[in-house]
This record gives sequence, structure tokens and C-alpha cells, in this order.
Amino acid sequence: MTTVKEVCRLAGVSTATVSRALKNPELVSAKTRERVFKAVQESGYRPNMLASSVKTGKSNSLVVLVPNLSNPFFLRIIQGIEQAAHEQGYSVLLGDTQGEPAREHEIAGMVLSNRADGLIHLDHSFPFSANDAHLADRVPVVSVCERIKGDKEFPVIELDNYAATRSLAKHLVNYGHRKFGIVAGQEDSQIHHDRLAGIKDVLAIEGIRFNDDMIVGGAYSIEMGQQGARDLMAKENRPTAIFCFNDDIALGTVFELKRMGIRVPQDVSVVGFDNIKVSAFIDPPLTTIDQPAHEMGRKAVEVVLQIINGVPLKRNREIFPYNILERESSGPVNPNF
Amino acid sequence: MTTVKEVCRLAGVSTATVSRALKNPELVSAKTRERVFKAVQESGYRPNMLASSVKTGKSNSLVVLVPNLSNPFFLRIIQGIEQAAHEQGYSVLLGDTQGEPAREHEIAGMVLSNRADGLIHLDHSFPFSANDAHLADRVPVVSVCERIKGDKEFPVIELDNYAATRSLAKHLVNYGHRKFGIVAGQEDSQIHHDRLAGIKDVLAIEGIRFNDDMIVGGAYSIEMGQQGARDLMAKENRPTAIFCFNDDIALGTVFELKRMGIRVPQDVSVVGFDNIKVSAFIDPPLTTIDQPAHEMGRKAVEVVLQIINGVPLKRNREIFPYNILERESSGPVNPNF
DNA sequence: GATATGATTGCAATCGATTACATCTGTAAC
DNA sequence: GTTACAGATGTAATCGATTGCAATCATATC
Repeated sequence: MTTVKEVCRLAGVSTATVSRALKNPELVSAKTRERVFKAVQESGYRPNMLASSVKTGKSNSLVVLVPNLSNPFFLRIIQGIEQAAHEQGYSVLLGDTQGEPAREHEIAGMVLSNRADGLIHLDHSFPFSANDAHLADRVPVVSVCERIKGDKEFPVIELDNYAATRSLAKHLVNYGHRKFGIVAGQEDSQIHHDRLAGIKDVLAIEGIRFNDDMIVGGAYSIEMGQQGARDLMAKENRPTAIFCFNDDIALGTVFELKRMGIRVPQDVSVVGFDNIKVSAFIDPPLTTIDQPAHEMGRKAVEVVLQIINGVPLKRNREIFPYNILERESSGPVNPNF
Repeated sequence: MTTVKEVCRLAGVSTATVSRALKNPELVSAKTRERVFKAVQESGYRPNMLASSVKTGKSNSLVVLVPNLSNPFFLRIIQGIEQAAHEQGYSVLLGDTQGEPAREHEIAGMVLSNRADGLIHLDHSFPFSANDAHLADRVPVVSVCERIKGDKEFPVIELDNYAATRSLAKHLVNYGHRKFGIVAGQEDSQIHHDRLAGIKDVLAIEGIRFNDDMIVGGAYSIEMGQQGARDLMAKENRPTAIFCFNDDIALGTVFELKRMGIRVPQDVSVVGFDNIKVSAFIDPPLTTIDQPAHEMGRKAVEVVLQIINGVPLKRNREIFPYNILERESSGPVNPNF
């Protein structure tokens, strides 16, 4: 590995000058600067980032904690994060937790061990181990889409989930639906409660009875959607419209309903949440809530960098606008179903 | 930030002992070890990874270069990479190049600047800039799915693309198809040539004429699939079966064909490649080639770590088995179409 | 020519670890 | 009691950068 010493030798200057020529060129005279650059060229020198990080105390990396990489929705967020981070000279460390607390602690620990300067959290769990909990204050953390559980209020980038499901509910009510089912994801998160509340409030206002046994779920997956469709259709009072709490679930629900010979939307309407790429290209295209995932990812980087740099935040919650996409998986209620 | 000094003070030992207690506990007597552990607890000390990396010369990170994060197929590979890396105590840096050479050079440069110990490449481009080309030998690189262009032969983890498309072609020929179309992705890569060759060879053997103007394409995207479907169906001699060079393309092709009133597979058969998650849940479920993406990702980590550790490779190419999934998007030719 | 000024440059300390080498201690062997 | 040796610990050099401070140099001013 060629080090700064080699460049010194070739250019006939000190390490200080080489360092300055590369990081603060204006401090070095034009001709020595040129000599240094030439020496760098010749030697193929690359500054050792880690060494410089030790000295400066900044790693110039952010770590992203993802509950599950197979959800394509996270992909869009991560893409936004990666781009914004890159623009700011940061690189992105990826940690897939598979829902395991031990892995979360480890990933959060990366910030404590100076491997990363900040943490972007795409889940709702408190990421630090009991041992490290008291260190959480030192760590720049921001969460995206989910709110982190626990006493400490971390900044959050989110959607108005409540308003979004309200608008979905109104959309379906306007189509004449009165019998609803819900296929939810994990049920212990804030977004679950917000989304559920949005639906329930609209139904209450409209005077529509809704019973909690019409809620099934447990995971944000296609398979959950299939299972949910079967479960809901087996109920005595089967729904004519189904809220799915993300698009993966909706995909599974639509697939399974069709397989059961139930037409979407002629018999049953299905709506999703997230607007993943494929949801526009399935048959029928999915009515869903568009989350500006890319921009939310970018914002997360902006916020976490503000924390890192000690810039006071204007607010602790950034709420992004949703957009209801009325596509073809939802339609007028079928009174004969 | 609490450093090793603080622990020394609390435990009343030297830095050397603290370091040893944590990294080589067997070198330290049981009681001092305990004292050190207690001091670590009390102080909330976390070793600065970067500092230790400077000294040891290993960053314990791998960087993954992805051409485009929005392709869900890459996700499965990355997930495999992330898991295997974690098991080996490595963390994963993510770089999305968006096809920009400048970004590729930058990402490849992470290894040169000691930010990462090795590079896993999911694209076919030579990732180093002209300036760094001569440094490429020093860098542990492995490519997955694609073969890297250029003089230097990097180790590669791949599928037998040729055999895979041969088996798809036979599958369709057996169904009586004689008129084929192809919607390809980027056409300058090795996998493109391998896949194309597999198809052409089978058709040649079967005595089926195939004209290159039945190949359309340019990108691995859903939109490309739509465009391709329209283009192929506008041809004078429109195909009864379409090879799509990945599942995203196939999704778009199926979607667009159906929108044009063409039934899949009754009128036109469509086959994909990759077996992304959703392809089993669209209507009709997609006939495709299953790539063991997760395992390929794991293998990539194994190989790149061997290079890093100076273990000689048994072979320079690891070829993984494919699996043809005959689902419902392909079927008997319709003579009346 | 002497002095002041600002621009360049170098010396050496520093960041927070790891580790070769030296030192010290305690026990076993003679 | 002396020697030998292994085990435990400490001292200080080191990794490859950055940077405060001091030294040097060139130019301008009087």
C-alpha cells in the first residue's frame, strides 16, 4: 500500500504539505501543488480513509437498518438514501435485521464503534441493547415511515398514515361499500394504529359497523395477503372491500381472490398501500397510496446529517404528502355478491 | 467518546491489557479480565473500529456495486451477501451506480482507500477508472451473474445462462411454437450473448428460422417490456412466443399484451428469467428460470473473502444450477393467432 | 538596508487503537 | 538458595493520516 510517505519522497515535501495539497489546496502554492499531484499520480496513492477518519473522528458513513430487505418498498427508500448520502460525501452501510433484536443491537452498535456517524432506521423497534440504551442520546438517529418505540423521541420522517387510510376508506365508501375486511401487517407498530384509526373513524362517521374480527394479518408479505383473502372470505359476513396494509399483501390478496374465482373489482375491491413499482402492472392495477419513498429517504439523510453536524432541527417530525392512486382494483360495490 | 484510556483508569491496568482482555482474553488472567470487563461496562466503552482498522489494515467491510437498486432480483443477491458477510464479521457498503461510470470508479475506489477490503460487482462494466486500472490487481473483486469486461479475468459467480435459455427454448418449441420474439435487456453484456446463443442454437437445431429483427430491447425494466410487446406485435410476422431476458421485462410484456387484448398464454406465450418474488403471483404466473440468487450472493462473499485472505481459489468460475419453472404464462401454440 | 507582513512549508504531536519487546512475578526443578 | 521458565503486565513504537505551532521565505514598506 503506498502511503503519504511515498508521495513525500517523490514530491520532496513533508506529509503536512501533501495532506494540505489534497484537502485544502488553497493553502499550498501552485507549483508545489502540481508537484504533489504528479507524485500522487505516479505512485497511485490513495489516502487511507480510515486513518483520516480516526483523526477527524468522522467516518463519513451512515448505516441503514432495514427490517427486511425483501420488501421492495424499502428499496425505494434506500435508493433515495444512497443517492442523497453520496451527494453529501457519505457512504451507506446496509444492515438487514430479519427482525432479530441481536442484529439490531449490533447494527446500532456500529455508530457507537465509530464505524458510522449516524443511523437511519426503517423499523419501529428501539435498536439499542439494554446495555447501550443510555448511550442512545449520543447517537444521531432518524426513523423513516415508522416511529421508534420507547421513551426517547427520535426524529421521524413519515406519512400521514391516518389521513391516507381515511381517504382510502372514503374512496371505498363512496363506491357503496359497507362490508370491509382488513389484512394488516405487524400489529404492534404506530403505523398500524394510525392506519387502522383512519379507517375506523371514517366508518364510524358513516355509521358503518365494523367488527375487529374482520382484521386479519401479522406480516407484510404476499403470502399473508393470500392467507388473509382466504380467511376473510371464509367469514360469515364476507367483505366486499379489503384494505391491505401494504402492496405486497394486496398482491397476494388479489392473486388469491382471483384464484378463488372472485373477481376484482367486480365482486371485491382491494386497495393497497405504498405504491411499489409492480402494483401498477398487475391485473387489475392496484388502487393504493403513493408514498414518496425516494424523497423520504433523501430527507432522512438531510435530517441525520443535521443532527450529526449539530444543526438544530426545525421540527422533530417531517410529514410527507401522500397521494391516492385510484386504479382499477377498486370499484362500485356488487350488491349481488 | 470514552476511549481505552478511561477503561485503563477504571481498571487500573495498561492499554495493552485492556486491548488483550477484549481481543485475546486467554492472554489475561481471570481476575484482571473481570476487572477490565467491569470497567468496560461502567464506562460504556466501545472500541473505535476505525482506529483498530488503521492498525490492522483490515476494514472488515465489503462494498457491493449495484447497477440499479430498483431491480428486485438484485435484492435477493444483496440479502444473501449481507447475511453471509455478517456471519463472517463483515459489514456491507452499498453503492448504486445508476449506470454512471464516475460512480463506479468512486465505489471501486473505496477498496483502494481502505474503506472496504473487497468488492462484489453485480454489473459487467470494468469498475476502475483509467487512472486506477493498474491498481485493479491489488483489489479483491468478484462478480455475480455478470462477467466483467476487460483483459483481466475476475472470478465470477454465475448461472449457465446458455443452458438455461436452451431449456426455455426447448420448452416453447415442444409446445409447437415456431415464431419467436425476444425482449432483451442491455445488449453488450456476456449474459446477453449467452442467453441469445442458447435460444438461437435450439432454434437452429430445430430448423426454425429466426431473424434478428425479432430482437428488441435495451433495458431491464417493466417499461421496456411494454415497449417490446408493442414493437413485436406490430411486426409483420408477429411471434407466438416471447423470451424476456428478465422477469421485470416479462411483467411489462404480459401486462401490455393483455392490455392489447392478446391472451397469455392462449394467444402468446411469455417466459421470463430470474424468478423474482412477484412473478409467481401475477396473472398468469410466469414461466421463468429460477436463479438461486441468495446462494449466489453467499458464494460471492465466500469467494471474495478467500481472495482477501490469500486462500487460492479452486476455480475462477462458480456455476450455479438453474431451475426452469414451468408456470402458466407459457402454453401450446395457437395456430389461429 | 532593516523591518513588517503574509504566504508556504516543515516539525512533531495527535487521533485510538494494536502489538513487539521488555519487565516482573511466581512456581518448579535442581 | 539459585536457576529456569512460563504467565501476566507494562512500555513504547506503530498504523496512516491531520493539524497546531514554529520556522522560513518572499515581498512590500520605510
